[in-house]
Amino acid sequence: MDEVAYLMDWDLQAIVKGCSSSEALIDHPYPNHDDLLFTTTFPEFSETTSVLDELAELYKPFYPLSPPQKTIIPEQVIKASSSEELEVVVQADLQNPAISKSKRSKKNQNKRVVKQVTAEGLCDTWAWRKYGQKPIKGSPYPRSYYRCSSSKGCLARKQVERSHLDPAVFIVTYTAEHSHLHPPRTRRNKYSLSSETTTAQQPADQSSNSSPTSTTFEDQLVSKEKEEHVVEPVTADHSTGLASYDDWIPCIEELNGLGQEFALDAYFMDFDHT
DNA sequence: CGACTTTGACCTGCGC
DNA sequence: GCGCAGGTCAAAGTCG
Repeated sequence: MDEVAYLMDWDLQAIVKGCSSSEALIDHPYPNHDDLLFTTTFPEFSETTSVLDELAELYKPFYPLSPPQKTIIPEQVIKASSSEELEVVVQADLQNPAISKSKRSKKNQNKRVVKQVTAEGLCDTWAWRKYGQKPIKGSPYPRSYYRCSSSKGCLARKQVERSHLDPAVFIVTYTAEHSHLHPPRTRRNKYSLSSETTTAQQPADQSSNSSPTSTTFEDQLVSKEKEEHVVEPVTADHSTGLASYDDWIPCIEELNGLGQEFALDAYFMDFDHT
């Protein structure tokens, strides 16, 4: 079971890595940018209703009583800025007496932002360092844990988990906020794009047989990444520490410099390693 | 050599 | 109190 999940260890990391330095769609844990880029690019990801359900399941503990019944909770904001990306801001429910202690998850003391994104949505310009990975019960995909490596004191964390309902969708949970402005990219980050984009996530059940996405998903990602390479820079809000246009320029240059071939080569190299 | 990933072990909270 | 599951630590290995 879990062994199967580990068979695709590489996939989550790969995607997150691949994007962390350039495709800053999510540059800040609490952005409000439009995500039109991918609605046009990946119309197939319009089926987020099932994922919505999944998110609802994931965050049942945060609901006061029962599953979402169209009731807006003050501490909770659900944004569906597009058909592909969903953002759920979960504030600590510490002041809400309706929620018993047992209803609170262990570590929801901090504000959490849950985003549901496609592979591209995993990209952001913060420097993330992976510090753990765990198989999650009930999900064939492991969850990866990242912390901000841009600043030593930064408490920002990020969890990346693939939706088991829609393998093309990733559930990214941001915890805490960055204690610094937009990070200077590290050496590793600078080059990570190619390596990140080199690997694609596969469903855990790939090991034995044909899951719906096992054979084609990497191809999809590769093609997506090709598209990413021509994606236009996203303007950002300096006041919130989001990526600035200037930040984008070198990213694109790197993209051009590294080229798609490299990404593809590395992709297949990684694939061979597995 | 520094930054990063990997991964088993450990810690902690929760349910029974 | 015990066991499970999620989250984190840290040593070892990798990469540029």
